[in-house]
Amino acid sequence: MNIENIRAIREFNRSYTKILKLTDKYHLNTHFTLLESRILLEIDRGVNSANQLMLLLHLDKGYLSRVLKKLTKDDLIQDARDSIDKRIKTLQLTDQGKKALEIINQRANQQVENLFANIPEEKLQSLIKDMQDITDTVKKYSQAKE
Amino acid sequence: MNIENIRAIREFNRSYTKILKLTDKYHLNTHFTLLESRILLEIDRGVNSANQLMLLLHLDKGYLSRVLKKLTKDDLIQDARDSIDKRIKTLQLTDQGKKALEIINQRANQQVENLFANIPEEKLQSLIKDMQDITDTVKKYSQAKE
DNA sequence: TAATGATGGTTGCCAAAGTCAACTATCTGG
DNA sequence: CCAGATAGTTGACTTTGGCAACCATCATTA
Repeated sequence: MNIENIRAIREFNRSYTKILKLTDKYHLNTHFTLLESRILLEIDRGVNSANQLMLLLHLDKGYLSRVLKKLTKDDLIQDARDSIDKRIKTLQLTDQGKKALEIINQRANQQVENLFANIPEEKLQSLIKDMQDITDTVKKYSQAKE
Repeated sequence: MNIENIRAIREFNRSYTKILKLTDKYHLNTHFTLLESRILLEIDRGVNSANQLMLLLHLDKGYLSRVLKKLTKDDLIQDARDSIDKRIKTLQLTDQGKKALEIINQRANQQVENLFANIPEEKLQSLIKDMQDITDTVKKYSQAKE
């Protein structure tokens, strides 16, 4: 692949990462880290055991165990033993965890608003179409295993 | 802004982040951390003082000072006092630093190749154009202070 | 059904990464 | 020259994350 193409893509990766502030420590001006946000989000989406989270987020299980312990202590999640397989801890958000996630989502929405809201409607639609095209095409052609 | 637009954009953010594997600790199979790689890259691009790096990468200056010290000890960068303002340390890559950066760049390029190389040339050109359009437009219209 | 091995999760121990505040040296504007 | 401001350093800490040993439970099979 032509070097200029690679350069352009890497430039996009860098700038878009910066735009989203993905490297900042606290996610979206909340007091949650990016990891904690992701965990709350994934539990809300139905991922409901530590082991699933481990695989999904590629985390060390010891570390994950501690992070979950902290979230439990902060009363954001609660766990119970799976009734069939007692090794498994099932996870769910507490009411407070749901509220926390709502805030995270609001902030994420706000971030998108701040970045995109001033763009003329027609242009915006075309950008969104481009975005879908990018991810669809990459997924379609990528050799990356997963 | 319409909720469906926000959803679509957030979906792009999430999936492109995943594509980049930013949630993984990617060292690109080198013995450098992501931060060290970024620092070498930025110095190579002309960022030539600790303070500039601090602002660009949003780092604590104490921490940055130590990372730079380590890179200096490893003979990847060297510093000198600015001749005009003696508070400022100017930074540059050593020959070894340049070699290290070359390896990092090769690996990063390879990562991009793995994701994009199979895409037909014409399609690829259009995606790259879209990428530029996305960042240019966001930068142009965004309210984000910086 | 007892033994064996696999699996989900916890813990202790450690190193690396990152934060914060106090400090030195230098510069800048009055 | 003095009073801030600025660039960078250092000490003392906390947090993040990795690794391996461990416990409890489950699944397989002789």
